[in-house]
Amino acid sequence: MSAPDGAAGSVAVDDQRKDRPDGLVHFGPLSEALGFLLRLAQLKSFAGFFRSFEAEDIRPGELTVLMVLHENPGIRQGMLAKSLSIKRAHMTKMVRQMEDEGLILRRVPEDDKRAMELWLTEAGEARVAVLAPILAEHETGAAAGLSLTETAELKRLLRKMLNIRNGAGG
Amino acid sequence: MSAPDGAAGSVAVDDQRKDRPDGLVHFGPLSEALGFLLRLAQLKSFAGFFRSFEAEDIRPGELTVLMVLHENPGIRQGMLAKSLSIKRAHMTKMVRQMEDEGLILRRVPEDDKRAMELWLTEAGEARVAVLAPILAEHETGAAAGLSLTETAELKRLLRKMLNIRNGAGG
DNA sequence: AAAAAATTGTCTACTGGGAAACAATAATGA
DNA sequence: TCATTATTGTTTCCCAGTAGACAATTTTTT
Repeated sequence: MSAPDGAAGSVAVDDQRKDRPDGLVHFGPLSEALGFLLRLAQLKSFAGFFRSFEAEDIRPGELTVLMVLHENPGIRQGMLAKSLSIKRAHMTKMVRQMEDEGLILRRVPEDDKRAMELWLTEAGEARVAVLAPILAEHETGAAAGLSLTETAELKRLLRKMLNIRNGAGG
Repeated sequence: MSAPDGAAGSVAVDDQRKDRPDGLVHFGPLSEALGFLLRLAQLKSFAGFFRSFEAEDIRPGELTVLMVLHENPGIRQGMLAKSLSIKRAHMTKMVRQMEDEGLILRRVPEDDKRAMELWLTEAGEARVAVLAPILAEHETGAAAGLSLTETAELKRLLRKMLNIRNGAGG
């Protein structure tokens, strides 16, 4: 457990390099680190996302905003940001661009002139109508490397961890 | 299941706003979307990371590089990048900065003059010796909202999904 | 041997996203 | 009422991370 000196280190190293013939990397304690695993899993999952939505030119963030607005019309911009863990500064950019694209409508509520209520336009709803089935199809399958049961369990644990109810009607 | 028209939508909307008294947002189908759940979980997990490592001024990416170099001395820069799903261009910046900080050593191997082998310096090993116990301590607990058993199961599923062996020696 | 193709790290742009300061408004307290 | 404090969205500036082109090498093919 002492800090290795150069000589002893290099010996062990050579042995280990022989054990690493091709692409095999030892993660050590990282393989127990939840954040590390979540980050890699997210990247892998996003790769699958882009595969499924290849034809639609959409990003994960935009899809989530569209879906949440569909489910919560008139939601305040700040609450939308908070619920998606997107910073308000960034949310401003996103929703403004989507407003320019004609997907959402922003309105200052009368009871609070600081705030901004968000609504889907008809074009936005139409976009959701196109995207939602693709998402549903994308999510029916199992995650790569897992069985369907395991995938469901994984999602359940993540929801519990995030305190999210399963609102996907059967 | 048909696309909602404007009028019917706005009625439902008003009802729904009453049902959303404070901070409660309906995620709908998103609550079944693995990528969405993974992203939120990762953000939550990283928040915990920064809490645990508050005193150490380190980022998740730097920690992973240090740990992987500790476990795989002499690994090629490109393989390190690939194993961590970090793009080579970005990995160049990271390792160069860490080289400047005296944490790692980069060397062109004789059998391939394009490549770059990475090693921890003694300072780098010392840094690992400080960080590893903090990481271990950080990972002993359960994820917020989950039991210890559930946390273990979550990690197991993520590792399986990522095809990673558990290399954390008990 | 020579040529073509693939790999490796690096560079230069560019984008997504965050921190911090700000103005406008609302809520709170004296 | 008036002053103070908190909230909401926005702006500006910055940094992590990516895409794509590139030079240097290695590997493969002819």
